[in-house]
Amino acid sequence: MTMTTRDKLAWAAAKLFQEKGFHGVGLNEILASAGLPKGSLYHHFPNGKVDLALEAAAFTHRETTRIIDDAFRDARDFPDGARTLLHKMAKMFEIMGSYTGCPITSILFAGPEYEVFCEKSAEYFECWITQMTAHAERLGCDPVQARVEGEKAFHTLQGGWTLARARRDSDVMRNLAYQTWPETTSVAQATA
Amino acid sequence: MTMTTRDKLAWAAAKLFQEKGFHGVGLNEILASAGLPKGSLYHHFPNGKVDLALEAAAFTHRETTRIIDDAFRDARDFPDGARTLLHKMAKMFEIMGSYTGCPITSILFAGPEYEVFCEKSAEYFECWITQMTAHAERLGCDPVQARVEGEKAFHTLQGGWTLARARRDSDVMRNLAYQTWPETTSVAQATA
DNA sequence: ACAGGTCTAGACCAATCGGTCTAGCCTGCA
DNA sequence: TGCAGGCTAGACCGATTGGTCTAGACCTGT
Repeated sequence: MTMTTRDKLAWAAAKLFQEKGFHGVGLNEILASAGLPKGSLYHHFPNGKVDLALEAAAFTHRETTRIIDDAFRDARDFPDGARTLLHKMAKMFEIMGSYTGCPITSILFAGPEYEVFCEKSAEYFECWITQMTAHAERLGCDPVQARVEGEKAFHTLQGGWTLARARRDSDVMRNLAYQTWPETTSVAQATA
Repeated sequence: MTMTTRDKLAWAAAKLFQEKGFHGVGLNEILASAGLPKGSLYHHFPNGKVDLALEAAAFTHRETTRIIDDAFRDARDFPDGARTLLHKMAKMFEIMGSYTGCPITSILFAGPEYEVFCEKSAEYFECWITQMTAHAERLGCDPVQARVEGEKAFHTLQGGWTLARARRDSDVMRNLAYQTWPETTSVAQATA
């Protein structure tokens, strides 16, 4: 565990922002959680809280893209990969704590004054959808249907995470996986 | 327009909380928006900001249940009602302004310190799902499938709203309606 | 041994936060 | 006409906010 000071700050910020949102966490709380003084923060993130939030969001975005690829890499078909993805997310939800929100929305939905946040969130979401669309195509969907499947997976993930958070129960996401993409013996269910 | 002072406060608070979240809005900003002094707030809401947020959430919850019933009342079948609902939500999203988040999550996801918020959000979500499930049953779904349809509608709504907010484009929700519940000439697509 | 840059440490600042409190307006009743 | 209570109005409070600034620890190349 040889995390750099910069990563320690981004990690602590990500964890706290996901629980309470951008405005809900003070710099002092982040600093205390990371065990670092204020001077370090403004050395690594000259623009302060905004820079820190952007780095925290980028951090969790990279992790999410990794999880998506992991879930679909060895999938039989798109529904199989989507089910795996929701299970992985349920696990992540448990590890992070049941008050945790979607990394991106929790950090980057801070209001109209923060336009750069809004742009970034749209960029990250598009990135996830594109990524899942590519997996759908690779796994046999025709291009038009693949995009629809990619978007459906995104919405299911967002909606499931939100409900899981309110109920504080990761099983919401697991059940949702089988409801949305029922297991069948057929191989062609992705485009059915 | 003979809104009571209490309703003026709840309405102004709801609008601002939806944009910036519970922690993102100060009391002074709400008061300025409502055109009222601080004394009025603490007269009508003795517990201050928390009471105000709960009332704002209850306010938008009541409105949402009304919209749901409106959408399904004259529907041919569940998919028809769900499509109508997403169109109504898209309209509402435009009226409120494209930075607006889901009323409940924006107001009530304020972190672990506010347990009462978390409980309320779970209650409201469950209420919506139950309500949509009832409509699904009424419109011909068998009970088990009806619950699945109700949950699916909820997740689609949440996910769609989130993406619409990031993109600042209400059409996301409209397109999603037809992707998730394609129009067919068949009457039995609800359980297909 | 010393110089120079990188980074840590935390005191300090004005502004804003949620919340309290008192003064007085305004209305209904006697 | 006077009084009582619901409500408005806003000054004021300590605590906390994001952000700035200086002092010095530490490391590296010469």
